[in-house]
Amino acid sequence: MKLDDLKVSCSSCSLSELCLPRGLSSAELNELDNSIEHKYKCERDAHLFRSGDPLRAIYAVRSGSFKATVLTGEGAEQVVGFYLPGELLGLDGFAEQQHTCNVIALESASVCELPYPDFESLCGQFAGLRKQLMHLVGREISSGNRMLLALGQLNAEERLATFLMSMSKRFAERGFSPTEFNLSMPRHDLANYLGIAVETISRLFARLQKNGLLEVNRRNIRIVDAQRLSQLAHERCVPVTGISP
Amino acid sequence: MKLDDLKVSCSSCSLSELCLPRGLSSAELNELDNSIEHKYKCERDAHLFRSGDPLRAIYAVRSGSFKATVLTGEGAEQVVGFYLPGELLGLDGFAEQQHTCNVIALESASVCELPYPDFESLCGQFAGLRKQLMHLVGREISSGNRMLLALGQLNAEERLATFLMSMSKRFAERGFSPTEFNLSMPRHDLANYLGIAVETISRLFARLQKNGLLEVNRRNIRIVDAQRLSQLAHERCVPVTGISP
DNA sequence: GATACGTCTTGATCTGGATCAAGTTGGCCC
DNA sequence: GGGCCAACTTGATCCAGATCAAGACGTATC
Repeated sequence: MKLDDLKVSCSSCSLSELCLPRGLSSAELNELDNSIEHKYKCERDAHLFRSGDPLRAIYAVRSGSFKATVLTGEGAEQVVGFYLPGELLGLDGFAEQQHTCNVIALESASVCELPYPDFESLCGQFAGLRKQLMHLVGREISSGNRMLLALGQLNAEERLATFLMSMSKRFAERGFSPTEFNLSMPRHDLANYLGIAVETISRLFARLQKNGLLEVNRRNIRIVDAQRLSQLAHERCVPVTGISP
Repeated sequence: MKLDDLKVSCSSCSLSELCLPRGLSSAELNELDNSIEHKYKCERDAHLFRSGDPLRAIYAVRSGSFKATVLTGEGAEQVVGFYLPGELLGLDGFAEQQHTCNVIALESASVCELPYPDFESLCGQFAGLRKQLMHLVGREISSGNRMLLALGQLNAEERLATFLMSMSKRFAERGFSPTEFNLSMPRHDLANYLGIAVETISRLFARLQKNGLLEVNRRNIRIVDAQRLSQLAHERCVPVTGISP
């Protein structure tokens, strides 16, 4: 992870409608801009922070993508979320002022950094910021619950369909095609996240392709029959947005 | 659910060190007390709120216990958390100003109600309250992640051991015995929460008892060998606190 | 104290997906 | 181009825990 002393600006950021600045007045936005001083760049596999690190700042993904993981006592890894541009990282650290998960770049990525003390004082001053924070925090909690639902109630195929529909929606929100996209994570991380073996993921992709729901080429996914895919995912009630730190 | 017009007071509440009032100045505490107007009582199986209900208030468990559930499109239920006195309910509603899970009393229970508008304005005024809120929110997120870890990485026996150690800790924090307690949820809910069949739960209890780790009599649990139980649970890194709405 | 119903336990069988074991494929370096 | 390695796929086998099927226990009702 290396420091880029680039000045970043929320006011002119294309992600502002997804991120912390949403709904802020221009006065609030200016203050926020003053506090966000740096942009960090992470290479693939670099840690943004680790479980146990003190909570120094919260981060917003600016480009690229990240995974969040938790480790068992034996060192086995569980992926607990994937993060796309505009999503917030570090909220887990609010509990004890230190992080409880590891956040790792899946590809070259960059984040905006908002030092925690600044963040705390801005929250005291601006109701709009508090509101948007609460919105994002609530999403984090709700999305964790949807993931528990998926792991507890859905079979392997339904989980994968749910995941793909959720990615589709998130890409669409960011202005990308909802029907064709590249996954930034290897099968290994995807399988781990969904609680499924890598081999099973591979077989499921093959089956969904054979049945005409998808076209899969390595990490490139094209959704051919969104209708049937969303049926598989039990849409309308169980969209896993995949947020979660 | 019926309304008791009982005046409640955080200042004199024995749970204040676990709950929202923790760390507040006496001025802050007074303001908080002014806003918490009612105590709701819930009978067993009554809903405190349902998924889709507007976020009217947040709640603190005062007595008894609750489960939080999420439903699939088909109406299958997933239990996503159990709540004991001093724990906060309703945080999931921050995302869209409406609840995303159902909260149901497991036994006769009561909650303190803090209307959301009051809550929002108090957060603007008092840094101490914001801090404690963030603490509780962070716990919710972290505990959700620990649950994902348990579901993804642990086998049935390890999950049950993890759950029991976590309950033991939570009872201890509330001044009850960490080695003997009564579970307030039926096997059905416990099994669902842990992603295990009821029959398997029953067999696991029998096995843990045979091996001298536990004594189990229906919902009464006595931990006989906490050492070995915590080994099973891979303690030190994976304590599921079980919070989560 | 008999009847009944919900909750829990125990036993027998079955299966979705894990695991084990080879292959492919693609990208990268020299 | 060829060699190498990581990422992925495909096939064969296995097993933890689900499911199916009775029973046992507890509590409530009359």
